[in-house]
Amino acid sequence: MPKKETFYLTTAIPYANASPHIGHALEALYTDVMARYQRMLGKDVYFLTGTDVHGQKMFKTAKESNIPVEELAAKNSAEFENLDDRWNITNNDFIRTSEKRHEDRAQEFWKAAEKSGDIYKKKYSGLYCVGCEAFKTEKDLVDGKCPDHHKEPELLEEENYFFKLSKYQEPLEFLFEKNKDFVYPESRYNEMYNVLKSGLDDVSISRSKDKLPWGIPVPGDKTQVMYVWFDALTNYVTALGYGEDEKLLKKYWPADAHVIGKEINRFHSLLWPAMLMSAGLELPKTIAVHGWMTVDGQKMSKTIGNVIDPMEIVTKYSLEPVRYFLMREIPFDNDGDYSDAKFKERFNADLANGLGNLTNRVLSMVVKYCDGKVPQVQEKNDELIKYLSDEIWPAYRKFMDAWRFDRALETVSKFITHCDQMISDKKPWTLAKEGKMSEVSDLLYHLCESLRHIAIMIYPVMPETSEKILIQLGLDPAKENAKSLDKLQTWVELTVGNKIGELQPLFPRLEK
RNA sequence: CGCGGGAUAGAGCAAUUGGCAGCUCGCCAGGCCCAUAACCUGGAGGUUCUCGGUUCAAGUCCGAGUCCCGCAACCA
Repeated sequence: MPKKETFYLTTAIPYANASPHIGHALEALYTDVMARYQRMLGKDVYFLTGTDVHGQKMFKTAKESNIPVEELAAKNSAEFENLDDRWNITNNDFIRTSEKRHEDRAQEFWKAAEKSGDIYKKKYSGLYCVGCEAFKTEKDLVDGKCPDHHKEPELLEEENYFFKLSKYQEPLEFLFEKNKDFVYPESRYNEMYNVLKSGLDDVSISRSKDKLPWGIPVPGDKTQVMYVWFDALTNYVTALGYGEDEKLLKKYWPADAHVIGKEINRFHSLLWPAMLMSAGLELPKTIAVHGWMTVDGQKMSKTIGNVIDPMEIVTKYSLEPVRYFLMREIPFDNDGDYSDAKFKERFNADLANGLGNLTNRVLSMVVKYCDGKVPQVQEKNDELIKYLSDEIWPAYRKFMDAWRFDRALETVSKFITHCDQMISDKKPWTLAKEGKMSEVSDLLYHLCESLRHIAIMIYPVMPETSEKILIQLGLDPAKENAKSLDKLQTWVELTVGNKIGELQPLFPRLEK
């Protein structure tokens, strides 16, 4: 038996400075949908997520709330883990950067880069704002003062370690020229390629420990800790055992996709590959950059007070419709908007009137006209089969492969409409009155089989709804899920005579 | 003149190499009675941001301008 193809994908590790908001859930969700889809394709998927807990802001927040920073890190990370559970995210591992396994291995990574001659010490002088506890550039200042603290920063000199990013200018250019898919979508690729072409400077990758005691110690230098990005990025390999027990690393690395938000594209598309080259590791295949969510057309912010709590929203509307809405409405390669009105509109149109109603409509007729059993088929409807196999499935898979889950779901809606049209067209209730029962059976068989296809297609986004539909069709979801997509998408998989499960509306309409 | 994306029906989006401007929601009118007042059919609604150019033909190509937005080392 050939070895299963692997697929390793990650989310960014969110900075656990505060509670998760819906943006974090969105990223986990995009990644989860891809993970589930890849599993359906029969691949051996490994899905990593976690939290980034080091750095100035965490340290400051802990100090302000008067709790040990380790405790804050653990507490906030637990919230992110709860979020993943609640949202039915199928990650295989959850890494926190303050775990020993990560700290040890991140230090190994540092040593590897050092061994390549890419780390050197340099005096750095800059304008330091005591209020921010950070260096500022001239551009950050307003009238020579820090805009947040209205104080003039002081000129401070500090000796830090630097990473020779500039050394990788050419290899990175080569990478971008050779691999146009390295950053997806294209607009983000172009953005980064332009930054790259304008020339890369070496970057500071450590901070003095006096200023920041909360971080991973630089190997061999007790006075310095690693800069958060150098620390955080390595999580993608430390979680696989880099530098210690590399069984998973050998199996799954390089990553097939790092799923990230647009704001951290530079780190992933430029710094990270350079770091990997330095450490002698292979490069990830794709950096998949998603957009942001706005709420009622506005950027989410605490000041405006429109931040959506991902735990609250799934309590209010239940999980699967929320997963559906986000995947249908927020295109991966762009920003998308959330509003209660839009949610209800989508819910009623696509889920209640579309999917839910069709399921109920078909199965009620099976109960009414066919004794509640999947009927015998006399004559196959080649037109429908052709439509499904030549148009719907190829479109669906093309969109899923390209992270365009919105378009994939649109394709499903199109097929649902097609089924509704078929019912209106053939009028099974009239056929039944005329006693043409074999025609009724043929039609209902095809509709049941169509429902099965729909259930398969929605699985990555709405796994529980998918199972409910399969159960109502009298199928065993566990058995179905064990099959590969190539098998599942072929026609005529239903067992004739299968007793259909108990009918229950999937998505009762929402009021206004 | 830092780099890049965009402006299309009330809203959100589509339009392979230029070739009758489409889809979803909403709205209006019919139909149907299997279904969750659901579903199906038809209709109204557009100076495709502005001005100029190329062409038999421009949403699409070229030039100028207006307005939004993204990126520019730590907001998913």
